[in-house]
Amino acid sequence: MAYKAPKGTKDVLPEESYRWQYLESTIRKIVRKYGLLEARTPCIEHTELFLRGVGDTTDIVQKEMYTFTDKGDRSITLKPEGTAGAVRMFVENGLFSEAQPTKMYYLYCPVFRYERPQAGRLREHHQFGVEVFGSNSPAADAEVISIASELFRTLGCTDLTIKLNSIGCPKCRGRYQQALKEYLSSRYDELCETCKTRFETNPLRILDCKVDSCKEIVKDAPHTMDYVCDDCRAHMEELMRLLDLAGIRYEIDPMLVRGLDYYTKTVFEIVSGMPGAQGTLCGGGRYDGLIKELGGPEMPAVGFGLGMERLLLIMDNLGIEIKKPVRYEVMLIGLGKDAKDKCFTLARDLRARGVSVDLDLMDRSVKAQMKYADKTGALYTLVIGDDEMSNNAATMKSMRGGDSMQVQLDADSILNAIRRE
RNA sequence: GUGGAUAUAGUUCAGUUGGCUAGAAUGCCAGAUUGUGGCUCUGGAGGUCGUGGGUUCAAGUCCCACUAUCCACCCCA
Repeated sequence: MAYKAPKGTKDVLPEESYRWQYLESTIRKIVRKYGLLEARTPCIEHTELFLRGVGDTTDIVQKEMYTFTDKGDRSITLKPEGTAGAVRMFVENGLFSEAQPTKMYYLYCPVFRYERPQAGRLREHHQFGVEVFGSNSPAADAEVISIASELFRTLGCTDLTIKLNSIGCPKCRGRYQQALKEYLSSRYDELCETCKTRFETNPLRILDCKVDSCKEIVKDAPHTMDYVCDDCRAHMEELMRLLDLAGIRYEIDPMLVRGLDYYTKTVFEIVSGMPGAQGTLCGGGRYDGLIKELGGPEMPAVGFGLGMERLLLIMDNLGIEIKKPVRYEVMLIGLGKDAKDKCFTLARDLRARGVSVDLDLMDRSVKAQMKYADKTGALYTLVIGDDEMSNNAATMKSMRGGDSMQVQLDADSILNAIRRE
């Protein structure tokens, strides 16, 4: 055991990669229906992008980023979330002058945060994310939430809750913060230390403090929804109406705020109540100021990020089975040099026809090869020896209890036998 | 950053108040009449007991330190 994967990272082993592939193909089928196109951005970005984009008072930026100086003396950071890079790409490539809205997704996007690992939390994890740029309409919010909702429904994930809130826009948030601070100021001394800091830097975050005493204080705090401006309220109400129309169930959570600074108006989370896993599977919302903040035009946006490892974990806990694909349709077993050569060319011809074929690479006995075929899940085995060579025919045996079949020793005959089943 | 638990074959784990060449199950390899998987039986390979100190006639077992992993908090996906 010379080397270990770095703390908080995880290998996807060959035997389990099909689970990821299932997830990825399911996602691709869904986003295609919404017309989203895939975007891929670098793992590294200039540190400044995240300071501006994510917000320099956030925990992510303050203590969780993998930041280093490269050989050219640039400060570089491994991306701690997907949105900032997507917005940078959008602005840098002038996509804002294309037909709007711009709808895109990313899949298996690596995200790095320096945290203490635990169940459902890694230092490198992967996200599926959706971004819709350019639309102010609550319909965009509804579409984005629909995508996440459809994914969970398709995968069979039950017992998930969509939590929804509005945290207002820059115009009305100040008014709410004022009200919140007034409410909190009388009990300021009872707040935990971090919340005392938050009181100055980001009072909204006090709402989702997990310390019991703070929870108690915050219980009767004013709700954002009671202070947002008419525009924000109308946006929220329309979004709720559209979700109702789409038959998507959600809960309004007045305490829901998010850890990234860029959110405006709509915020949402999709959470699981399952123990032994981190609750939040998916988090997102609207970030109308971010494109401008990062040097683009004034343009609204809405999106979400979804943790793929957590999703797989939840599916595991729910006992959702993902079918393992067939690895080999047929294993060819040859006895003697001529027969082995025949297997070799047959394999070539069968593969040319799209069949997955296995051959012995270990110089093992027929019996051992049969065992191996069984273990690797081959559908059929075909043993070729002297008799078969002279008859130009062999018996193809089903490894799954089906009938054995006589075939000619040519690719088409074998192919027909396999596909007929 | 804080707290708790654990560390013995590839894997999951036993290992008694310290006492002989460290075990099981599973997996892997090979055999059980010469060319046929699954079940059964037999045999084999595989461990410097996380690392480094200490106590002792004797340490997998007791003590200390370090490291790693897991879990929880914080935070987040």
